[in-house]
Amino acid sequence: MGLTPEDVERLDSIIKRGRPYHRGDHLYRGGDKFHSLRVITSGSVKTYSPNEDGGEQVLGFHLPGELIGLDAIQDDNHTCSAIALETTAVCEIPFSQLESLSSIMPSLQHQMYRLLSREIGQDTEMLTLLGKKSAEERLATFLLSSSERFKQRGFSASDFFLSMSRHEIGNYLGLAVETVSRLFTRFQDENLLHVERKHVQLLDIPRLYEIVQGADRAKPSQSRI
Amino acid sequence: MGLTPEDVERLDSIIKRGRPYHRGDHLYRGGDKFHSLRVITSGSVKTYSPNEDGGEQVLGFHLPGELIGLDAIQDDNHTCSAIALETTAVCEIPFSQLESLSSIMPSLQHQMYRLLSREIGQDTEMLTLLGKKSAEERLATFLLSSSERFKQRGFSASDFFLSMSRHEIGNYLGLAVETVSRLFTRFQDENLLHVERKHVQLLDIPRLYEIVQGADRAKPSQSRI
DNA sequence: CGCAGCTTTGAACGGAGTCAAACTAAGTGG
DNA sequence: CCACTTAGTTTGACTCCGTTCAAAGCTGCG
Repeated sequence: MGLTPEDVERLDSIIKRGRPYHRGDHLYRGGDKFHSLRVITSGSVKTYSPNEDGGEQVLGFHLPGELIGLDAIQDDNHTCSAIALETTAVCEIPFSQLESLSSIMPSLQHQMYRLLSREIGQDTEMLTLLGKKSAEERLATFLLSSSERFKQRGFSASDFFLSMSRHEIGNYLGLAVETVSRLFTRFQDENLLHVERKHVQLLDIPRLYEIVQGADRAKPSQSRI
Repeated sequence: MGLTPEDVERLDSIIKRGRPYHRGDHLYRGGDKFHSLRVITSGSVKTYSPNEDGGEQVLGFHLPGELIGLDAIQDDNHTCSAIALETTAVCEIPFSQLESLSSIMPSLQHQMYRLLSREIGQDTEMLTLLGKKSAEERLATFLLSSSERFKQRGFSASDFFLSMSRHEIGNYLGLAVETVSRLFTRFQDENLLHVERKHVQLLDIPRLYEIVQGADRAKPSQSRI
């Protein structure tokens, strides 16, 4: 990430290996005092913000290598909750130490700014998804984004297991469970993918990308004249 | 913001007063090279991300005192565009200088982290709005959020001018123009507010807060038993 | 004055939600 | 090991909120 080996060593010295979590365990809850950022090392995590009336908004699903808790720096309290979707291991990075370190390591400070900025960029992409896209486009986007993230981690881009439920996918995408279920069925009927419970195999990734870009909306394809 | 007077002075020394912008002028466009964060000093600004097919997603409306451009730190390029909604003045803060300064001023670094984190928090609130709320709740949220922000700046919380069009409000809230227009009319009929073009007067703020919290959804009011 | 761009209003449509029920899987405890 | 419970998924039928289409009113500006 643009850090020298000795920089990495210093960073490594403040990282603590946390205990493993089991499915359903909370890493933290909204309102908890914030002290550490966490990096997922294995497993997967769902972040969500519980809203007054018992319901919740799923904010994201997080895979190994991803950093969570950035939203809590704001006022030293977690604003959302994080829960393990399966057996999950994490590393904790005490934020006050990270902060001290970053003020004597400009390269680390730079990385932190970039990381925070990237999170903002991802959120705004999600805003476009929820503000403008159809159910079909949302699920296709979700599947391809999952695919890319698995690929990035050395797993298959076209054959993977989703650790979250249909309900959680729906919540995340701003859709009802039933809609998600129906779309999986439809996509399968159209030979875009094969799905059996949590096991997904993408069969026509190019076509999925077309769907994401809103094909079938105006023109069948964007043939430039 | 937790900075000493001399800290502020040093910060002030790197800030540049930019030229004023007129309605419709771009402060920057998606893809532009990033060099400065900007603070609105007067007027108002719309940020939006132009998507492939000509359409756009409005990401936010920004009032005096607010900082924009945080999303561009990520890779030194602006990911979205910013356009003046009226005659607007801004200050520019060259980011590389800010970064240098923050690495010798821990208090400034801390503020930067908080600022970035706050932006993330605001985005996730918006995700909940777009993912779960009805049209009614969205507009009420928008109006109260505007109200609070005006109040914070010393203006009236119940009587203000919205510098953006109905179309832009709709786009921001994930609604069609017609829906926004109809809702303004309905809110007025219900004596929640008085509206005449861009001039809005909130007449029943408590009731608007009830709407935001999803009143009329399950129970008429959340009377705890 | 006249045009162009907003805004409002009406009517009809449709996508996704809701309701309801059947069908799994996966536990759980006797 | 199997009856029973519980949670998640799928499917169908129906409803409704918000969109879309269409048209008329406004407003402001050259």
